[in-house]
Amino acid sequence: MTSKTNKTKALESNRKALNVTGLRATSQRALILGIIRRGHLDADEIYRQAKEKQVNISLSTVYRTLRMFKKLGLVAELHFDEEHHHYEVKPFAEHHHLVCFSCGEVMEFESPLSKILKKSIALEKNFEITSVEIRMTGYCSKCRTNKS
Amino acid sequence: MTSKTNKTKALESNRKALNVTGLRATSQRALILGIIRRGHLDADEIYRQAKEKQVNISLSTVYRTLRMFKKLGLVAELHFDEEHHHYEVKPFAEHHHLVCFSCGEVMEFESPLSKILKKSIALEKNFEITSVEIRMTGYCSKCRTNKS
DNA sequence: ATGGCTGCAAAAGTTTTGCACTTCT
DNA sequence: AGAAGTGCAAAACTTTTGCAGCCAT
Repeated sequence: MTSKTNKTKALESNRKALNVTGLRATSQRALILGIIRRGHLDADEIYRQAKEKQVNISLSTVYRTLRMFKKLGLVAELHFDEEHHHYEVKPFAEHHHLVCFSCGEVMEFESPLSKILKKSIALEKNFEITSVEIRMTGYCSKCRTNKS
Repeated sequence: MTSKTNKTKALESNRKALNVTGLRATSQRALILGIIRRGHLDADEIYRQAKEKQVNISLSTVYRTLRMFKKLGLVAELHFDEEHHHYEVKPFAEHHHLVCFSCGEVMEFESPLSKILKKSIALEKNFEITSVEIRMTGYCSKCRTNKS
C-alpha cells in the first residue's frame, strides 16, 4: 500500500511550497494547497473537502488562506459565470478556460495566438499588460452529441 | 433647451427596446437600461444612479431587472477582478476589456485575432463556442508615465 | 517565548425572496 | 380586470473581522 507514502510525499511538497513563501507551514495551509491542486474550486467547495480531512477547520481559515495565497501569487483567482470566485494554483504556462454550459466541465487550453493577441493589444493601446484571462463558453463535444 | 427632448427620446428608445422583448415597459426598466448604457457598472452603482432620478426605486428591482435583462441577452455580465458583477448592454460587435490596475479605467478593444482564436479552439476541442470573454489587466499609458 | 495562525462567533456586504400593493396592457 | 412588476422588509449567502487560545519557528 503505497498510498500513504504518496500522501505524505504530497503533503511534504505542499509544505515546501509554503516554506519558500516565508509563511508558516501549518497543516491547514498544506491541506488547502493540496486541495486547490485538484482543480478549479470555490471557497465553499474547498472548505467541504478540507473538512473531510480535518474536521475542525474553519471557513474563515479557508478564506484567509486563499486571500493570502492569492496575494503571494501562489494561486490565481478565476471568474467563471457563477457567483463565487474560483481558485487554481498558478500555472507556469499561461492558460485559459473553456466552460461547458450544459455539464459545467471546465477545460484548459493554451494557444500561441493568445500571446500574439496580448502583444498586439499592448502595442495598440500602449498598455503594460500583466495578465490575460480568456474564458470561452459553449457546449462540449459530449453535450453536443447528446443534445441531438 | 433641447435637453428635455433628448431625454425623452432616450427614454422612448429604451421603452422600444423593452417592447421588443415582450416585457412590460415600466419606468424603472427604461431607467435602468438607460443607466447601463453609460458604462460598466455594478448593481449598487446602478441603484445609486437610478435613485437620483426616481427616489423610490428599490435595490431588489435593480437586481431583478438585471437578472431579467441578462436572461434575455439584453445585457452582458462581466467579471472584473472585484467583488461584484458588472453589466453592459450587449454589444453588437464582440469586444473585450483592458483594465488598469492602478487607476481602474476599463477600456474596450476588439481584434480579429480573437475570432481566429475562437475558431481554432473550437476546432481543436470540438466545442461549440457561444461566447468569448477576454480580460487583460495591467497599467495604462498614463499610469505608466506617472509611475516613473 | 513569541508572533503568526486558527477556530469560533459575530458582523458586514451582496443577492434573493415573500407578500401586499401598484401599474401596465 | 388580470397579470406582471414593484417596494419593503426579512432571509439567505458569501466574505471579513475581533479575539482568546494554540502552535510553528
